[in-house]
Amino acid sequence: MSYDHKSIEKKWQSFWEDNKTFKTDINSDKEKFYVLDMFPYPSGAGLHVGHPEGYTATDILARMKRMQGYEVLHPMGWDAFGLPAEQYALDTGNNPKEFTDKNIQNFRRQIKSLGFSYDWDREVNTTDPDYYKWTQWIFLKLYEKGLAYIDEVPVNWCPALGTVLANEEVIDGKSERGGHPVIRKPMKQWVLKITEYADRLLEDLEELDWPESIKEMQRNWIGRSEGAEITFEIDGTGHFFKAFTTRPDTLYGATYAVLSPEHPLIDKIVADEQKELVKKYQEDVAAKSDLERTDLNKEKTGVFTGAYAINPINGEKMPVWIADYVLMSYGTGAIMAVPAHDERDYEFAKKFDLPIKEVVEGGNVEKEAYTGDGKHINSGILDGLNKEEAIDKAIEWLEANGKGVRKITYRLRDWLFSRQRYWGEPIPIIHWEDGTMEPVPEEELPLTLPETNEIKPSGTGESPLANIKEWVEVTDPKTGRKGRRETNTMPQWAGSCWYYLRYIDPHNPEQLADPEKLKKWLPVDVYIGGAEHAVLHLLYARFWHKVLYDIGAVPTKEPFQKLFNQGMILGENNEKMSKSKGNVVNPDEIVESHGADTLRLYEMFMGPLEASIAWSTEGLDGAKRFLDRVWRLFVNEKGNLSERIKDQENKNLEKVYHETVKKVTEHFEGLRFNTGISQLMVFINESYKAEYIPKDFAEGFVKLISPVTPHLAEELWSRLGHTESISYEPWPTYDESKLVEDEVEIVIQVMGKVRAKMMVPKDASKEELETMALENEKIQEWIENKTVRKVIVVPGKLVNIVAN
RNA sequence: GCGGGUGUGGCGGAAUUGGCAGACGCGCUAGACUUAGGAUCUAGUGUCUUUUGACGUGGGGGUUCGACUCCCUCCACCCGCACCA
Repeated sequence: MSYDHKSIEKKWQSFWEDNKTFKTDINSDKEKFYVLDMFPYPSGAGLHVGHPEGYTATDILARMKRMQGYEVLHPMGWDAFGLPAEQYALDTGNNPKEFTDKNIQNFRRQIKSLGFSYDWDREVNTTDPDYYKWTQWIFLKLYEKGLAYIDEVPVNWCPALGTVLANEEVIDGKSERGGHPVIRKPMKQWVLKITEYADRLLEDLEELDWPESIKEMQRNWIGRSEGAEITFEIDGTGHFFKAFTTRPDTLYGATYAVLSPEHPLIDKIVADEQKELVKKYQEDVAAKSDLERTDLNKEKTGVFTGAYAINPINGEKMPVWIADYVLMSYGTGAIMAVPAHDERDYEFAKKFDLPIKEVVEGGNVEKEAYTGDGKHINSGILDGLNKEEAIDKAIEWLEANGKGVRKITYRLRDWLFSRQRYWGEPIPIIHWEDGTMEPVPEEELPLTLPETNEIKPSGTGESPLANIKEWVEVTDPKTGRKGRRETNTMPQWAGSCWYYLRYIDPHNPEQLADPEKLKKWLPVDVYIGGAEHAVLHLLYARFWHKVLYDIGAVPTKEPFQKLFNQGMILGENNEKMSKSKGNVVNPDEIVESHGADTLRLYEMFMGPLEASIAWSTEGLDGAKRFLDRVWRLFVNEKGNLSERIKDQENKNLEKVYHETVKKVTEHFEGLRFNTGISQLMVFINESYKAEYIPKDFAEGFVKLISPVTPHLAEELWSRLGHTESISYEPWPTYDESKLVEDEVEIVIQVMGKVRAKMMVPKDASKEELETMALENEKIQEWIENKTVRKVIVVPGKLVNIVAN
């Protein structure tokens, strides 16, 4: 007989909801534990089986920690701004809010059907004005600190649609919707100065308990490099440009210079006879997409400008070229080229027949660039030095002679923060007719999105908000001067940058959150989510957190102490689940057919949490079968508590029980749910072999499995005669002394191969073990006619006899 | 190309500081119960071999009494970045 998951799961979900079982007492005296999920974007497609994987993992921790006496904060909410709702609105003329709310309802229903122990009174929604009031407030703080500024940045402009498109809406240079041409057009954009925090974002990674791979990705993304910025004069013009290099030691080997095709200096220095060529090249490059400029472009291209730069250290003339292998967006958009010691410059020099001058010994510059260390030659004051010394000396010389400075450059760029969209947080800024701009006063926040059924492209590249005159046009009540509201909205990242703070104090009308509460509850103890957010979300959230730390709004330097990335659940064919491949598993159907507990158990048992593993219907059936097996052990055919459970000790189960408590506790703690669950299975297998099960052990087992399969556990707990929820029952403890038996089996090896086993007292000495092993009958056969050279004894484990 | 990671039965995966490789589950085989079984229970299940035994953790080499585990080298796959000066 199998248990009826449908009625049981429904029953306990109502019980938890009615009793507010999982309400967090934010002022509790208990020790806190904050376990957080990456909150979802509530898409129209509904929940995916990938969602419950991370959610189950955090739920297990939350439930176990509650039973271990912690006050647990385990919240859920919605990252609900975003492109799909805007597109839906453009298509149907409906307000995206309705669409979003409907999706949220569906997500909430699905999540609740899985039995997660969220405190639903703390639900946050990034599109709620009471929430985005504080997103806007944080923006104003960034603005006040000079960390938000306006810059001209090229965007994907689609003239036919009259709108700006996100990168993912552009396919092969055409708009995804309609296939219209898309061009790059510079527009005024808000940008956040994340680069100012680059060093701290880098350094503080050290103290975080995050996967090394994610830290490494963030380090690479920030891309700090040390070197020098060198000033070059253009011969005979009085113009200068600066070039960043990590190898100032190779300055004597710089034989030409390259400017990015977008470099502003080009027009001023280009020689008349080269003007046409240069212009043509610039136009060609501008027409190329980013992809063409990087991925597909293996062959180096470039054009000589006709101008010469002076190498400051030896006064030699270096031809100035322009080439698209130099990017305007990195460093200064200009380089000194040292073909002998840089692969890119080498390739370029070979192609255009530019001189290659060796200044570091150790390679063969006839064949390839040498980037390694070595003794400097042909380098005047640097001769004889190795790389590191030469770098220092070169910088000293540059600084002393006013030709350059020590400099650190980052790959990280400032964060483009504007979106030309309706469905996002309005940026609370007013542009006045006199050309000045001012923030919306704090007391006027939230600056709400105007309700409208007319979400249409503005046609100018501004967001659809530009169409709504009553909203956009403002008059200063004091002075009567007129102005326009900022029509750009914030990107989806904004709301997710700080939601973990709002959960701590979700209804506070006065503050983002009460500092006292933040002090108790930060940082997040465990944060689990997909690796797709390894860089952007996690870096942006860390940036905002640090800014908030600097203004005293939060008490910690970092938001997320421990981070874990769950893997992906693949389709049964081992491919990523997708509608087009038809391999998507819908959690609703599984909850219906197998139950939420089975789904939770299966997803945790599939393999390590971080691994990407294919879905298996047979594996799912196996999980259900195990739960049936548990049920039958506890409940008899008539539906009563089984006779096998007795109020009586059973020595035979003692060891396995204590072992199970230990292993399950440790493995769950370490997020190794698959191995924890396997131990629960071992216990059930042993219990089936036993004549009867002591009630203590039965209850302990139900507690141990309860974080994974809470509905089943609550039901068994009540059938064991309890009237309270199992959720706050004390977590089982184990007795170390019960783990070791008086007699242990040890292995006897001859030449490292297992030849016999024997039972010995657990505290047998080395000498005793050696004697016993040598006397063993089987061993005697093996060492017959051989000389025993050495005997290695590991007490409690093995004896290895070396004989030949 | 650079950086990070992973390679263990038919499959998903276990294995503490170097100490019985393959826990647990799936699948499969045989049997029991049954009108029936895709339910349940019992036994078996790395490969080769008649037994004894030999071999076996991507390939090759090394350190060690002993290596999935440590070192060298090669291969394959996955993820991230990708002309970052």
